[in-house]
Amino acid sequence: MVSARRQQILEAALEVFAERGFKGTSIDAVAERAGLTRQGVLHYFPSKKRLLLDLLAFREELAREHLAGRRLGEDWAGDFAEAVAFEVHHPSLATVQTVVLAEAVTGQEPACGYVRERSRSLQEHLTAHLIERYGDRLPSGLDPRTAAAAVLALIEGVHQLWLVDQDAERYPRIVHEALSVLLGTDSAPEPHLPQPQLPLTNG
Amino acid sequence: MVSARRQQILEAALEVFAERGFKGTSIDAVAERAGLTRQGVLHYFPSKKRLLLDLLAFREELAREHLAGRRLGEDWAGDFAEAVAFEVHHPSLATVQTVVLAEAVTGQEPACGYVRERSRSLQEHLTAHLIERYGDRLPSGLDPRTAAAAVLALIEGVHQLWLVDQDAERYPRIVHEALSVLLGTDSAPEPHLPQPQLPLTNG
DNA sequence: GTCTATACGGTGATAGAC
DNA sequence: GTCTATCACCGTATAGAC
Repeated sequence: MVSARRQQILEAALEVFAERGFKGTSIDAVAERAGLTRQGVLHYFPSKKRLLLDLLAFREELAREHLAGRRLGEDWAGDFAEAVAFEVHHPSLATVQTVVLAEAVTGQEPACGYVRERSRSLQEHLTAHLIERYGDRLPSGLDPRTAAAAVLALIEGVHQLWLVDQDAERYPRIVHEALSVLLGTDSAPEPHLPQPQLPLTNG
Repeated sequence: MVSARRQQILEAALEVFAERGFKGTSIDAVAERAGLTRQGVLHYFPSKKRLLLDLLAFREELAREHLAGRRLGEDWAGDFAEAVAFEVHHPSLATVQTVVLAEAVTGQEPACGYVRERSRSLQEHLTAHLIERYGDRLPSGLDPRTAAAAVLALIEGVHQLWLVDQDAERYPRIVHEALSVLLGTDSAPEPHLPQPQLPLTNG
């Protein structure tokens, strides 16, 4: 499905889009980084717009692959923390997402449709999963729809905080702890246990 | 401090930057919307970069003015919900923030320094205030530094969610409820009042 | 001081010709 | 593929009107 050439171009595009945004990127720049000509890129991706959309799909696929071994939904806080940890080690993925989002809020194609649909879809699915798991009220007291929005907002915001933070490595843990509280799955918030079961590398 | 002319230019710049980003905006476009020439704009703001930085300061000042009547820190969740409610009714403010942030994560000036410093400063101040108020452990069980990062991430993420959401009006309430849980100041997850005390004009 | 009008040098992206 | 024409923009003048 994804030829080596295609993937090579997608990886080059990922870097260039992350560095210079969509508007700021020329197909020539992607071609140069991938080691071929503009015509070569256009052979695989008929337009810059299509290249970006395929790149976003590629990005989601990478993230999904990384979570493939987990049993999603048993430990939401852990799932999202793991996803964030993955992105922390692949800054281009988060950067391109942020860049596309910014172009979406200005109403520009092609990002606009993608971001709106993705946001709506994620909220809807997460809400449904939370209802299935907890009913109409989470252990934290939040209703599932509110919690889903808050969780996604936290994840999106974390993307941007760690991108400009010296110490990006602490964000997976932040996500894990904050989501545990938000959902109410916090097993031990009490001062009696100094050693939580999380892989805290230190404080 | 801010002449009428300056403010007029800033408001025009706010709209144009929000619509087209920093790179995509020409001084001519700002000048045209403000009703003068490029030279007129450059008379007040010696460069495009400076125009953006002053615009960001202007944006913060607007937000601060809007919260001037509150006794900040007594009710953090309410404070932030109010701030979000304000921005929901001024989409250009949130949009320009998002756009600038995206340009910052690609390492581009002038946004980069501003965003990094603002993020660091906000986290530091909020952490200090939380420690002063709650000590080294919030009622939710989170430590103040983690909570501060989570709160700011939630706020940043909410900016972007509501910008692409049909129903932006629900986000102030989401922020209020989610922050109450995150901080542990959740007094009563009451199902009885769908009408918070915020000045939501409604939709 | 607050602008307008005009113009110049420099840049970076784009498009066409060779 | 390189070279060149073109374009849009930034920033910096200058001169002058109110």
